[in-house]
Amino acid sequence: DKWINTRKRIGHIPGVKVGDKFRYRAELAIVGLHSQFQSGIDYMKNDGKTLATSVVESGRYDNATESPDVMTYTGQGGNPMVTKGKPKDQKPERGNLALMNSKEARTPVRVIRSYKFSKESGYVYDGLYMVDDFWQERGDFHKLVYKFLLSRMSEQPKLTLCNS
Amino acid sequence: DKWINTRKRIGHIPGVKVGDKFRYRAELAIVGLHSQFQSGIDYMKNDGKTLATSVVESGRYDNATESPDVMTYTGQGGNPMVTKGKPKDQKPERGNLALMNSKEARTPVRVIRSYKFSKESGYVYDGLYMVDDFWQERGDFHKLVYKFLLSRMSEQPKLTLCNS
DNA sequence: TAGACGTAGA
DNA sequence: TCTACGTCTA
Repeated sequence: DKWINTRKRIGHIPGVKVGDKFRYRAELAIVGLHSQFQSGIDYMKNDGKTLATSVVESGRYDNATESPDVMTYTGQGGNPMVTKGKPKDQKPERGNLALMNSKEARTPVRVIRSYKFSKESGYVYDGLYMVDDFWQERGDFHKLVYKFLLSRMSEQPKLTLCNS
Repeated sequence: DKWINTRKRIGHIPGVKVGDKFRYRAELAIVGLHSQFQSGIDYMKNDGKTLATSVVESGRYDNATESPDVMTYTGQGGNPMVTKGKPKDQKPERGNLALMNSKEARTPVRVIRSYKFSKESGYVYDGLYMVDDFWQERGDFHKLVYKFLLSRMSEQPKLTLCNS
């Protein structure tokens, strides 16, 4: 029935290294990096609560990246550019709630970034990040959006352009 | 660059028989039956004009099927259930224009139908149809929509449920 | 059933 | 840049 038989998990995926590249979101799901086809935040249940497992940063939102190891990730919901309908305040549910729980539980979150270089585009596994903080802001549509401060865990290879 | 290297064409696709089944829209594109991922009407340029090559009937619109060999296909555009935005009148452009040209030129159009049987679902190649007529109606949103009358060409195998 | 940072072609 | 009868998970 379900074509993805990988169990969700926190942390690295066995066999997937930082810097591994993928062409399609579907491939991320197949290898178990991120099992949501469109949603940017994936999560799992753990002792009744949810915990975020991974986020995809595709550049469609204004996720500031102050330094290479810190990024501000925008929560989900209420954006009429993504879902049909009117702008709404984001709520502490689904992916947003899961990221909050990940901060509380101090569990790492996989970050996958979309990339584009010349005519090649796809997604790169950027490694594990911790949720250090979150807050609410007024977004482009004057509605409340969540912002999550993610910091890259140390001891991980840096991602840079290099010759294949 | 383009991952589909099949050239568009009018009529049957070599190697694809009436009744052949496919799971995903992407597969229709790969074999050359219908190279649009989401759009229901595919077309090609021919001597400056466009001609429809194929349509997909997925049941999301109210395409009446009076008899097994006749169907009324709804044009594209202006439907807020499909595209974000407000309801609009459909215009004689893109797929709609191509179907009009196909009537004028008397060229056949491939019809692919979505099907669902028990837990199995996908798309079936239903064969070639001619565009016999078209007109405008007021649709669900009180906007003008095009309707195309398609009739199945004779000498094609009937599609019925059977044991595999 | 609704929500979601998709994709490719015009 | 925009449209489009997708497709998945919750």
